[in-house]
Amino acid sequence: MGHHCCSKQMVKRGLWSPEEDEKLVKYITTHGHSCWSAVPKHAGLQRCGKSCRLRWINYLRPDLKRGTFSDHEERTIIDVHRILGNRWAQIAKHLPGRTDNEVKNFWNSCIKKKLIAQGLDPKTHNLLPASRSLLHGGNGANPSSNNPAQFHSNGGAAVVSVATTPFTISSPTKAAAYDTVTVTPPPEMAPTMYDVPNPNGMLMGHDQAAAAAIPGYPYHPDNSGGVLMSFRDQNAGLQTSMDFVNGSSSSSSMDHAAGMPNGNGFSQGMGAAFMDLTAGMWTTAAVDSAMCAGMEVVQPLLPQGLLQGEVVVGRQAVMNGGGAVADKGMDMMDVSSVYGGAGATTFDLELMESCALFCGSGVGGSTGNAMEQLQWDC
DNA sequence: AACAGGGGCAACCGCTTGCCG
DNA sequence: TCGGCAAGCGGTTGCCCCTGT
Repeated sequence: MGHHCCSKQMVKRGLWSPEEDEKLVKYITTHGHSCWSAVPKHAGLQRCGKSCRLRWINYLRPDLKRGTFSDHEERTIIDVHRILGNRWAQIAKHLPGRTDNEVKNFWNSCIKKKLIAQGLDPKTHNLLPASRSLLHGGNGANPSSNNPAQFHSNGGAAVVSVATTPFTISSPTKAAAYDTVTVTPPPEMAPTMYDVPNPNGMLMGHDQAAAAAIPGYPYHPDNSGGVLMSFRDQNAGLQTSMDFVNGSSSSSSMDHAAGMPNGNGFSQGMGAAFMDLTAGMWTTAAVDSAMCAGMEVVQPLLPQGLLQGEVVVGRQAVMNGGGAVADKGMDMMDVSSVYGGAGATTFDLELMESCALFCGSGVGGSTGNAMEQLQWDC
């Protein structure tokens, strides 16, 4: 059955011959492809326009990289897939020279198997039931010890790491309603640990004096006791800090992502959403759910005293302060591996912005499903 | 050397989306 | 507003090649 665009034509199917490739390349480079349905006719090919388009996009385009995927590309795919799911075209946009088809094939033939071998569900990036039972088989006192959930993509090999990531954004791709766990923060989660220098490139601060003492920390003089959060993009050598009290951000890679409504990259709406969200996360104060519609924050206490916050965008607007993370089938994005550090990927701030923008829209009274919007906007 | 099985990848199929008259 | 068309996109198929027996 041919395509509707060429159903009346006798078209060839199957693999392309070098002669056909040559004809197509010659025509496209000379005339372009303003109308694919007209291309085969003008190029002298017995193919349908759709087939020509596919051949050009997936194989003949001069800007294609081809060849095996690098470790860096693999990490990028895993990171972005964790957020977007099987949206291959979107993922491919983060990999210059790669096509969605190529990414999809690489995922299905390689990455998926690696994740499964590591005990992770390739769809959700969560632990597979078998691994989960192993993980939770003990007393569960130390959530990060030998825990595959702390997997950081690193050259395609699983790294069971000590949790150095202070901040994780989680996105339940197609999660149904899930429970939330509200636990009173333990006394040890005092402001003394609010300043978290992260060797992986991310820093969150609360106490400005301590934050200012950290070399290179983007101390904000107006950040009076508020939460200041810094992203370092070591690939681009850029840095962005966000002052959640003032709902602003400063400098760097935020600015050169397209479509941002203000010069600082983050919109005011987003800043407000994050401000309250983060304030709730750090202070465990009650937060008006309408401010962060569909967002949930949980924060496990990491062994070395770091505080890991998880922003979970889900159906219900619940702010949780403290306690262990309950695995409810959520996808998790390790921001540190995204925004900097040895495992940094090209997955840039644009993704987070687009996610965060929605959070801002929630502030404005959006009634849409937060998670859906998060995903779709990405 | 021959064969079977599996993996990888190019191409196809069909649904969705966007544009235009 | 609606319908037609083209392009975009993700899932699936099928061929080719490699490897193990």
